Amino acid sequence: MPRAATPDSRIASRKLEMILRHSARVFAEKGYEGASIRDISRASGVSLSGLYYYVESKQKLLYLIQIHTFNTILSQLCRSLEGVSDPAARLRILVHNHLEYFLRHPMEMKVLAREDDVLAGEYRREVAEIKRRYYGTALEIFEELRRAGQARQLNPRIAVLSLFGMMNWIHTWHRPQVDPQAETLSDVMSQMFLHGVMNGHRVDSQKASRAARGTLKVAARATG
Amino acid sequence: MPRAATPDSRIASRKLEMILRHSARVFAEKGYEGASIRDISRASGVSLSGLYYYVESKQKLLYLIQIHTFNTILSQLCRSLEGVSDPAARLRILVHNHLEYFLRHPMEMKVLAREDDVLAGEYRREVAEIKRRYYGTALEIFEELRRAGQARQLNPRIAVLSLFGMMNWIHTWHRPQVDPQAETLSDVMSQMFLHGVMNGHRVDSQKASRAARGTLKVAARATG
DNA sequence: TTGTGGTTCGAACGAACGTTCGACTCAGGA
DNA sequence: TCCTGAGTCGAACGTTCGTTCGAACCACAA
Repeated sequence: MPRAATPDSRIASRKLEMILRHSARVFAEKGYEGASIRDISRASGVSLSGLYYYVESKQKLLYLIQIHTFNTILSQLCRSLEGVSDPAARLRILVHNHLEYFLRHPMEMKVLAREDDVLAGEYRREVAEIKRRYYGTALEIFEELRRAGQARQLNPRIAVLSLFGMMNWIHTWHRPQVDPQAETLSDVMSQMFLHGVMNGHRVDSQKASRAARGTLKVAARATG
Repeated sequence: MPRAATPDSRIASRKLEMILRHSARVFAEKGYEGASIRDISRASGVSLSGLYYYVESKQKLLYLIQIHTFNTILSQLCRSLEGVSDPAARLRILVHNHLEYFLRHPMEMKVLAREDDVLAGEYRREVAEIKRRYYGTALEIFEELRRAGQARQLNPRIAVLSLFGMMNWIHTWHRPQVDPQAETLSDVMSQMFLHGVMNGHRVDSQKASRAARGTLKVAARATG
């Protein structure tokens, strides 16, 4: 057996990575329940029983995809937020980070958005935990916005979950050939949200935009 | 055979309605592919083969649920919009109508939101068609908003689909015991959207809110 | 009483499901 | 040369899937 891909260890095997990529595509196309292990076998070119050498069950396949995707997004976000204190800029970074990953890995994101309550037991708990951390980060940024006087006195839970709704719904309609890319999309959604939650106050769009983009460039340089 | 429930005829049989209700619940709980006809049989108390007396296939079950739900929402919306000309008020009506139905029929809405690309062939085409009409209505309202100078010059497609994202994502997080009801929720989301898309202009919230609520009351009286 | 037609269901169909098992290959160390 | 163990797979396991079929049931007209 290759080293097991436990949540806190890197995915060791190149072949496992390849299997996960193909699995994500198949899950995205047919849904978790609609996809069969045989579909994944066909798509990845690995035999039916060969798959079980790398992953112990269909559920674990989904779990690995979800955990790996969330971990990547969350750690990228934390890196991009470092050193940025302006709340509006931090929000823009969150939105940009989310949509950037979203559009670069549409299959994984579709699986994340749709297969929300398929997992059971320990798998479910672990994915829920990291998702909760991601949500918590967004909630903090909203609270900062409010303390800075750039947000109305409205239910933070609703505001933040509405923002996630805007972003996560994209997988149902975005066509790369027709619709704007992550840059434009995150600009529009950030502005909609910031204007949407502000109270008469004028959000300094340009300043926040400049700050966010500057930091994103730094982050991009840092990660290659 | 009972009268077939073709798209333009009312659902004739009480028992068919009952089967559709239970089916929606089972589909919502386990997903379309994850749910078996046997699950629906157990939930509805109708024998396995008994179900096929009323509905010719599992796909048609999903189709009937989706068509019926969309038809209801869309016709309710058209009725509520009659006689209201203020764009902001019309938008509030759309949001309120959507969320009101959403929270009153959480199972059906979850099925609508999740099982978007399961259907095939003619079923798929018909559901896509009515969905397109619903989307078109929202798009028109947004264009009215813009002509009235209450919306910035931004991509209407993105704006409207973001609004649907906010609304449709609710099924993943709303807990009736904890979260606000349709009234509050639609107020918050309407305001977020209106402030989000407006351009410096101040949306006359009170006026629009009053207008929308007044019309909704009239519509409520009309439908009982 | 004998049909008749709408309604119901137990039992089965073949296909597909997730998973397992044992055999095979093959590079590398003894 | 033989042995070992990671990697691979064909063939099968038992179960569940969507769907069908024919027999029953029942209220009512003839």
